[in-house]
Amino acid sequence: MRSYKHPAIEDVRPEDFFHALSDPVRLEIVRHLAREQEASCATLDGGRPKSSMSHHFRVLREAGLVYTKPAGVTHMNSLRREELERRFPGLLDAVLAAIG
Amino acid sequence: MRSYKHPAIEDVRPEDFFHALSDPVRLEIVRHLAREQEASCATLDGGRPKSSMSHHFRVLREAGLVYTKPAGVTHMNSLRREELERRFPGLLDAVLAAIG
DNA sequence: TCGCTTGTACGATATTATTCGAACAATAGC
DNA sequence: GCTATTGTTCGAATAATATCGTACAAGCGA
Repeated sequence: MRSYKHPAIEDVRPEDFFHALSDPVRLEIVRHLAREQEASCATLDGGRPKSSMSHHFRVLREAGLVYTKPAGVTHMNSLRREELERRFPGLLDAVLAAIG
Repeated sequence: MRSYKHPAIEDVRPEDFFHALSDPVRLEIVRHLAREQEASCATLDGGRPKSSMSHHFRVLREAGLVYTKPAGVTHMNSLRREELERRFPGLLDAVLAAIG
């Protein structure tokens, strides 16, 4: 599994950010990560196949929302809170409040 | 032209809101409406065909972002600022700041 | 009423997303 | 090295969106 290509936060376009949030499955992931700080991919599937989850995590990564780092055999995911706050001040907090 | 079906603000789902913001053309519209208070559809086409613009305005309307009222032969559009503030506190402001 | 303007509705096409199975890669532990 | 675990990647099918031409509806003014 190895390392991922996370975009530089400055390169994240607003439309990509919003697109990442336009799917209920991904909102669920973001909601979970907001509470739990970090989580592996497997703990977040709602019975969905691995390949589907992998897809959603990729979208979130490429939109700059989620940082994924290898941790042994699993992958730990977390929100890029500080960086997003720099890039879009107040936005992530408002999003998290909106999605509960 | 006549009246439109705007959703009740309580019925607007976050994913619909974000999906509406996931397109560059619609972001342009929102940006413009943030500055100008209100505008007709025609003043916002960037040379794009009317039917394309109509589609985008519809998406924005159905996501609860834009209110459209007939004004003679044209349609005046405006952001549903107060209502959105009630529904998603702080979100629209953060979005407008993010998209410049 | 006729003509002009603004935007919607419909329909077709093209592009993009989502979903998921199956095969593969990387790591940990034995 | 072998095996089990965790995700990724690929490919294909399906679904959802975007784009735009054409036809239509509604209001305004002469």
